[in-house]
Amino acid sequence: MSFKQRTHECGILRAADAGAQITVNGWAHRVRDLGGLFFVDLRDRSGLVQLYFDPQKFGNLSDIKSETCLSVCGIVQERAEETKNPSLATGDVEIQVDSFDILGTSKPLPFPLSDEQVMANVNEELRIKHRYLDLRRPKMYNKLALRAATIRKIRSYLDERGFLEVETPIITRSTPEGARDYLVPYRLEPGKFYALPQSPQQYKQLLMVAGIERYYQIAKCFRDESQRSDRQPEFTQLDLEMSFVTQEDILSLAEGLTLEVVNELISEFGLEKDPVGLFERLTYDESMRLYGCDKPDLRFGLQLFDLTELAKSCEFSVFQSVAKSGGSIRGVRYPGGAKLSRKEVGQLEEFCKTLGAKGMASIGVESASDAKLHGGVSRFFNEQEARQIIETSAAEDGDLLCLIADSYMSGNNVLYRLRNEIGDRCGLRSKRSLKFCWVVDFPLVEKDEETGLWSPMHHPFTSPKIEDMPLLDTDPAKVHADCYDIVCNGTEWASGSIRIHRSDIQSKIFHLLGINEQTQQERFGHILEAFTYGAPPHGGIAPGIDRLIMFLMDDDNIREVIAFPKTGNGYDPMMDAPSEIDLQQWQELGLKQQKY
RNA sequence: GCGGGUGUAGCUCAGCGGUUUAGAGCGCCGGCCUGUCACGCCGGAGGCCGCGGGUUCAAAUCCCGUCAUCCGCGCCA
Repeated sequence: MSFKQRTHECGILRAADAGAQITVNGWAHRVRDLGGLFFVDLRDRSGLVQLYFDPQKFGNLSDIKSETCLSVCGIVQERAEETKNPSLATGDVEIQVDSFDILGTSKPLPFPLSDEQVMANVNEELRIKHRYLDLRRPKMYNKLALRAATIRKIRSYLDERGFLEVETPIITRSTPEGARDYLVPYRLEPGKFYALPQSPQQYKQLLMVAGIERYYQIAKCFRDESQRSDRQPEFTQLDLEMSFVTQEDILSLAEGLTLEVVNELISEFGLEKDPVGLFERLTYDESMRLYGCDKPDLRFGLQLFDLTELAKSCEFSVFQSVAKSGGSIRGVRYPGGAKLSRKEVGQLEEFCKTLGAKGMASIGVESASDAKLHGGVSRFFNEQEARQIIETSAAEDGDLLCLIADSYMSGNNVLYRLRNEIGDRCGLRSKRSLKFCWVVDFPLVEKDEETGLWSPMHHPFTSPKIEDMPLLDTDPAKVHADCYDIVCNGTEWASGSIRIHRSDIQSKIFHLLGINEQTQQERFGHILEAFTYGAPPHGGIAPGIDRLIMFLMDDDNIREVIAFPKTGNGYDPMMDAPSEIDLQQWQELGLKQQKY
């Protein structure tokens, strides 16, 4: 089928184009039939322009409906002053149509894609099922365009610095230590399976052994785990790795990349964001102490405070017993919270209890300078203690101090969410602001409560800090790692580490993690052997591409920034995947159908 | 695996202390309309009220189960 190709894009036409004989291609965004007048807003990816059809010339135009695909020839005309539309970029002109071809007719749509107000509430599964229509919306196109620009800028930044983009396999082997693997049956030997990579971790380390020195990849990763609004079974990371570097080299590269890419995107796309500044840097221990978590939202202060010492001798028996038995009494300040009603404070305590707190004690601050407290547990504290509490918490008049008594880690888990909740309530989590920070010096391992075994905080290839190596045998919990995260606005964005590049140390860590010699050889023999051939020191980091687009577009749902996402159960309603396979496929793969 | 929300017309929703014909807006179909741009006006079609079971004279409405979807927890080296 032949058709007239466009001479112009719809969205660029202006009064200066008046008189031009042009051809445009696109979709009928809206149709307005006034009887003696017939208007169509024609849309392509550049924008909208109004078409004017003279019905006397064309007769019946009822074949043109919403989303009919058209090729239109006509003349650009400046509109009469009173008919200009200032709310449309091309509103000073319209195309007087000479001829048109219908390139594709359209059935009535499953949802009104020209009505953004309704689209904001349309059943998401339906949008995913008809994603090829959903993506016609300028809003969705813009997300894909921003995503493409992001990746383009990342490539350019890294290419300029000598990085080599290398593709690593999508079908590879299962490494059951991490998340659940997606498995692919191997046809030639029934019973054997490939797995899809959870990350290109081992490949990129082997590329360092291979002398690539600077590698990156826009890498698809696959994890068969339960979903969240910010997690999909397949997602995209900027995966990068460098040889002959220290932690500082990686930090400065990743920070420089983020600053340049994000700030350029903010200005080029006109995003309503303040420019991103240099990253704050916190150690893991500091972050836990000040914010109760390893992913602090630094858009606001309200650092946690600690009353454990004071509590040991106070009259409030709950605090005293927790403090004396090794627990912590810590709290967060709620600015202006003293005016909350008893009921509202009760709701706040309920919130804490749903997070696992046994309770939440509160103190209203009437006057910080006079050490006047009121309400809650304030009656248990004498004036000297009151002064101490106010000083420690940096309380101001009208604050509510929210206190949690629990073990340090359990308390943290409540306090950091409570702090974020208070930040929300006080309007401190500004959408304009992107606060990136480094969290560094993570512990190497943590104890798995269920199995009692040591498990890696990051992954088993992470290098312990050299100065902590002696502690590996005596007190593994105290060993810190050359491991670092980038956090943005309270969400983990990137994670990386300096890797182990010596097979003796790698083997020692595997032993610590309870992986015996035989299993090491079976699962990791390739990497242990590779390290015996002159492996260079190396390290890297992997920021999430999807999440970066979420930050930039203010989406709190990862599906919104992915072209063809899956629903919460990993189902793709558009392709109807996963699907049954036919009998021949079962047989070829040597699989037996099992009914559970 | 667990907890909570939702499921009614193509879409967004109302109805849900039980009742006779289940509504609205948008969309769709038909008619009218020469400056609209969320065009307007008139008329019309369209519903296994997610699915299965139960209680009841009577169920969209109450109960049980189930499925899908959303949010969260566990999980996510």
